[in-house]
Amino acid sequence: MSNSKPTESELEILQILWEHGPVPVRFVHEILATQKAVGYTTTLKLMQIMAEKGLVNRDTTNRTHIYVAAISEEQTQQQLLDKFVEGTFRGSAMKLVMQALGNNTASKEELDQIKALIQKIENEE
Amino acid sequence: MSNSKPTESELEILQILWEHGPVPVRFVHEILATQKAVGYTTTLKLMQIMAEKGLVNRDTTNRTHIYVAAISEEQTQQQLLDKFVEGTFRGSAMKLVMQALGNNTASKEELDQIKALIQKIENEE
DNA sequence: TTGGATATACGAAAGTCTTCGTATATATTT
DNA sequence: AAATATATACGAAGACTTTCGTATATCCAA
Repeated sequence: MSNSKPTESELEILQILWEHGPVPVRFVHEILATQKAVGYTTTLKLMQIMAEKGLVNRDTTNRTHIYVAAISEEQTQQQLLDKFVEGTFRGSAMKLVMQALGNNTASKEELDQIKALIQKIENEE
Repeated sequence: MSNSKPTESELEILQILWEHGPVPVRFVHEILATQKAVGYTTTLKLMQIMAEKGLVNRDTTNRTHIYVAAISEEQTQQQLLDKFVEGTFRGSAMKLVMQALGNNTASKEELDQIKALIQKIENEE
């Protein structure tokens, strides 16, 4: 389990790796390039650094290296969420939830999901 | 309204300013120093930079300058929240809510609050 | 009134992140 | 086989953040 927190750019790359599984640098870069102007070697360098940090693994058997995320999306989200709640909402996850709920259009299905989750939490006590 | 996003260190200082209103650098520093090892001039410099950026305002009438946050806590939280949801949860605020709810001990009162909020949202449609 | 404590200003070093040019090796195409 | 395309490696510049030492001014107490 990696402990290092991904930077913003690294997170963008992780998102792509999480969604598309093991892929070459070129693949990641082409998606990234649709989101922002960036050179190929920039993407490459970032991914090399991520490999050093242990954020990704790579298969260097062939000339074209294949990269895959080394940390799970859920684990990373939870880790970043904890830090974010601490830093921005002074540790109050509920304050965050209230703000997120209040300022975003939630569909009926999503609200039902949340109600169900609350139900479940209440029953567990 | 300031547009620049506070860095992590700047956010720590803003937290203190939000909680304690207009205070001198020394005051901020002493709270900060309980949280991490940091020199006085470091805190001072940061707050000076924040003044330049427009994140804080200061009264320089007297020798001891008095600082106050120039951006509201709510506005900043919302701004950071939006960015965070986008970057970490690919724009799905509901996914974030679910994860925050699922992994933190919420009191009965807090859950009631959330239920009330959901109720309110449902009635508005 | 003089020495010590405390204030801001300033500059610059150190760390991190991001970016990309260039070198070199390997594959592919003509 | 030669020219072209494409891959990784490497180094380093530029931007931003964080840190603190030093200079200078002001206040306060003995």
